[in-house]
Amino acid sequence: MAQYSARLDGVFVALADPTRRAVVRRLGRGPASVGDLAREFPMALPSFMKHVRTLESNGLIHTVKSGRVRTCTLNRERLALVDDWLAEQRRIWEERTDRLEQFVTDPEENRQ
Amino acid sequence: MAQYSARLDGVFVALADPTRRAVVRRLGRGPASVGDLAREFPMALPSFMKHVRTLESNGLIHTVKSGRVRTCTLNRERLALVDDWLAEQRRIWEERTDRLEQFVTDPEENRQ
DNA sequence: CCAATGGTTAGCCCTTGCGCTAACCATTTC
DNA sequence: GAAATGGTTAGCGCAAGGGCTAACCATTGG
Repeated sequence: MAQYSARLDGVFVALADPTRRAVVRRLGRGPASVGDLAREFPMALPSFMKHVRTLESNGLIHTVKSGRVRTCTLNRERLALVDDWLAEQRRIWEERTDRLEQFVTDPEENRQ
Repeated sequence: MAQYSARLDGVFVALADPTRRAVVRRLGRGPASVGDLAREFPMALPSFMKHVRTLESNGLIHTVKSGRVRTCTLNRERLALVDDWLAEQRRIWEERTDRLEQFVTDPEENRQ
């Protein structure tokens, strides 16, 4: 559970940057090398690498180096944590809606 | 579109902090005053207020002050932007899966 | 009308985040 | 084996983020 929220936190932090979201988006189409990815962004390579590292350390992507090129792959499972969070959120407010409906239907049971 | 991504960015930034996510969660059960909300978190009120302001300026919540108490309400629509983003992400990689399947089924059409 | 309550403003501290350059490997390629 | 290519390391600058205290309204309750 502490595990869960630490991970969730990492995921949200990682996604809070537009560059990183764009990378995730791009990797949705399939794996790519750091260089190929970097070319699409207006920043120096070391700066871009930091984003890659952030994504990796938060589990959103996975990278492997073979020879001199590092290839990045999306990790869809991690992204699913966001789905889960949203689902829970929805669950919470649906419960609330239910209570409200109950109240309208049968106010006696809700006194006090 | 620029509007969209600016908003999306704000939403993710707002959700990148555990305190703020907890507030969103809490407000899912219904509106609450700043004071009531703050009581649940181990920080001074002014610090907490900043989070409230961040949530508000990014459109995730809506607040109204009546008398001396400010009441916060969740804005579910804004949260739906995350849903949309995830949906698009899914769309992208399903397209990819389709292409891969196509390739396996009928490699001739995919040469070069 | 005085005190308590609920927020707000101002300003400070410290850490983190994101960008940069310069220099440096380590593989390929010719 | 020298040059080009693809990443990596180190270190710096600056702005923003998240926390704090102190002091200050403004409403409300006795």
